[in-house]
Amino acid sequence: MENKKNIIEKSYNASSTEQKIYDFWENNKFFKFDEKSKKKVYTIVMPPPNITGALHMGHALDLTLQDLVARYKRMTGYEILWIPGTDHAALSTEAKVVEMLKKRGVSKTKLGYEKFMEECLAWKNKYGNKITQQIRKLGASCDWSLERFTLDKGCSKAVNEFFVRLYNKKLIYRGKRIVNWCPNCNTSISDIEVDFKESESELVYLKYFLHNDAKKFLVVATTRPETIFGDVAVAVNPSDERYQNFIGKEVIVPISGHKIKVIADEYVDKNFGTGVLKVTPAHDFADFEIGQRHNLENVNIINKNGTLNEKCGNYSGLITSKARKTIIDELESKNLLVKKEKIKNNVGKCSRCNCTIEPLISTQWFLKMESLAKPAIKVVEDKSINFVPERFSKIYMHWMNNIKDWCISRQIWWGHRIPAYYCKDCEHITVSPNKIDFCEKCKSKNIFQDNDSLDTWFSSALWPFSVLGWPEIPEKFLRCYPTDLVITGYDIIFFWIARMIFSSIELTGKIPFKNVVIHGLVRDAQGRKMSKSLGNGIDPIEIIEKYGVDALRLTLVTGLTLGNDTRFSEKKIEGSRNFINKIWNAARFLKISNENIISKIEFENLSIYDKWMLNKLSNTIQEIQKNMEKFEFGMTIQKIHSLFWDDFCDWYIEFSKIDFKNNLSNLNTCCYVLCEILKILHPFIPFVTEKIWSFFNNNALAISNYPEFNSNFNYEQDSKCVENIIAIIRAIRIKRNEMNTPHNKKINIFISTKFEDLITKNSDKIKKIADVNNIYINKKINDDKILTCALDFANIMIPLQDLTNQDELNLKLKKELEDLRIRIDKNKNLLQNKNFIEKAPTDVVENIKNNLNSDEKKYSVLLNRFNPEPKN
RNA sequence: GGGAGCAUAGCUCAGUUGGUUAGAGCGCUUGCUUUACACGCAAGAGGUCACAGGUUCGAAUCCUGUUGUUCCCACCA
Repeated sequence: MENKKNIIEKSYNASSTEQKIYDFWENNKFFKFDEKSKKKVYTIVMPPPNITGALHMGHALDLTLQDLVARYKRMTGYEILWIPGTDHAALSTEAKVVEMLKKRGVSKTKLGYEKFMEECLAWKNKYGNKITQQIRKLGASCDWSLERFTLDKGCSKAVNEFFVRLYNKKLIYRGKRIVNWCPNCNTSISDIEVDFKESESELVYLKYFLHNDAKKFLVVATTRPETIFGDVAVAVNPSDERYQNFIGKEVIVPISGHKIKVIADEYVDKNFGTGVLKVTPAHDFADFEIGQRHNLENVNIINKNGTLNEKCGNYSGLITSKARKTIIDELESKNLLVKKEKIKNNVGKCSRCNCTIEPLISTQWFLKMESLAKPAIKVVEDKSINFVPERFSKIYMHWMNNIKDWCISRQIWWGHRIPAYYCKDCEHITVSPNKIDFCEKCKSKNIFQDNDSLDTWFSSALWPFSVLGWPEIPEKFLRCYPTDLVITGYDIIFFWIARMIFSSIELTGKIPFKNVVIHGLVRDAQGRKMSKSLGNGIDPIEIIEKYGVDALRLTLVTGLTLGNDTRFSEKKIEGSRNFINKIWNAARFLKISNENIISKIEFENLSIYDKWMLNKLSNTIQEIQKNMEKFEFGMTIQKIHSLFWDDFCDWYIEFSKIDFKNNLSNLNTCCYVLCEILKILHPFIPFVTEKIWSFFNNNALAISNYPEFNSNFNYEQDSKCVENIIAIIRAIRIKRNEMNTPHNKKINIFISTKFEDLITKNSDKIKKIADVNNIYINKKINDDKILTCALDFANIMIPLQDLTNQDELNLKLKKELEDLRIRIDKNKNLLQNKNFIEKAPTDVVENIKNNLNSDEKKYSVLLNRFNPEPKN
């Protein structure tokens, strides 16, 4: 016995096993994409994680789901192309590197462009490696020989090509426009990188005196009085009767003293404040548009570091928030302030650093969206691209329909440098995919490249096809594009999914992927977002070290519904650990029962229990394959859980135990079923299933094929017999429990039934599992104190001398009878309803009839409880 | 202001096209160390499926409204 125990250790040690198994897979090229393979290809786009930090729970979920599909598809006969990679994360990485340099006492500008880029590259090598190791730890079955980076040569080539083509089509343009400026990051950012947060602001009412009429003034309400130096007009609604006389006249801006016109514009809301709006086109998006409509000048008064500039007199050099306070004081002292009131409004914050955004005029590169959006809308509308869950297509559509031009240039170094070259002699701009040293127009060599770089999402947008070699069109691209699947969180639909779609259509003429599977965020036990500031983040790597990655994966998928947020907690992972432990122990039990066990079915030797199990197995496989095809992972795991735990362990193994030792055929069938279960679990928990698999397959790793529905296992008749046996055992157990009969007290039972043969043949199982001493079938019972349990095919009677406690019994019986009565009446009514009989499907009606029948039988049996003569 | 989701057992959530007696995990109660597993086994308590209408033979499921709640988009100075 001691020796046998050593065959499989008493419990599974994940941490010592997982690394070895992954190495084995990788070394044996299990995940390698075979270009020559004749199989159908299934391509998954891996969202490249940022190199800025470590993988978090969101990545763990994301990669788990992808790997699940990859492994499932691989097992069902596809050639999988799943290319891993990392993202250079332009702004985030640059900020981290700047911070790191700062600690060393070095500044970015002092270091210079070349050296700084080297520092960034060193960062990438260090943290990028860490991340790819972590992706391996999660078990991702991607092809590492194809690993990419968004800033590598191929991606850069794609980016330049993209830029040049769209520039030539005039879809990329350079312009002086109002943009979101982050004074802290010192760069422009795009609209979706601004988060609006509600905050309490002060709305101040200022007097703008009429020029040439010192008695009259307009009152303007503003939350940003410090921008008055940039005022170029005052606007009222054209239909506002209060201000008709002012339109066209000039007013004097307080403190600044410059004169501006009163204009009329529909945009102005008569009901807000005083209905008079100061127009500052250089520092407000709405004002900018008013300015465009009225041909107003843009007066920039804020520096890029967030201070007021030289146009602001005494206030120049002050940071805007400070200037605001000071200027209110001055206005108050000069009696130019009418009143102040507190209001709640939304203030734009930089999504990366949370600093208040200063809208300001700046020369930037933009991508014109209108013509790109149209086909991108169409492909989702006509379902060429399929969102799962479907509702996210609405969100996508709404965004695409209201899209504005995308500001793509960033005033940072780490990223794809904009491939535009300015001629100092003729001012011509040459845009070229390759580095050039003379102006294409005047041939002057006096040129310089644009210092800015591109938004990090500009390269991510090309990821699905740039990793396939685009702009070249290699065989791989032709075969694998469009890809089949991308899985990601709903938080990056706009940043990434949307941009991949329009970029791909524009450049390749194809959609980038057929399916977009959207998952939610992983939250903590209380449902809060995991965040650094809250300190509630759970490191997936720590969890893996403690419980193993299989337990982590299983926890993330259990109960998952796509598109919804999930919660992660230590408690939940314990459930997964228990499940894995249970599988381990079931396998161990089979193996120590007989070392020669193999996965094999001897059809001629199958018992009804074997057939029942095989039937269940086959039905479940059929169901879960449908679930897997629809990406219903939570549902799949729930069904496998129930098959394994309830059917296989609690019933099938228990039935089998009785003659395990001398029935290898039965044991082998157990092994077969377990191995099939291992296969369907493998995509979810690849490591432990692989390990257990090896015990039954000559220590060889590699679960390779997915089981299929097997019509040979369609044993409905025999299954029904086993269901009946189970029903008898359950009934006995219930009564035993009701009477508080301890496990070691064996009882005698009497059964009256027409299935005498079945029960006789299987009495050993019933006796063993229900702790029964003797079973008397269709025998007269000479005791009037009897506990009766009525099934639709048998009445079970237990002499009360075997049990204890009588009073409770009557109460329970009464309740049981009442419940039965209610059901019987309900079903009787239903069957009398003509409409129901006519309109309901026949099988539903049949079921109701059967139920009514057996309920009525049960009812009469229970009523005659103390008159329990067998009535056959 | 516009849009979307959610509301089911004490907690976290499933419930796939409407169809028998609405499920799971955790927690709780009772009894068990019975030839894998106490990370286990057996049994049990606990739900007017948010509310009000409607469609239907039949509604947790479909429709309308109400309330509560979460999120996304817009950004009224």
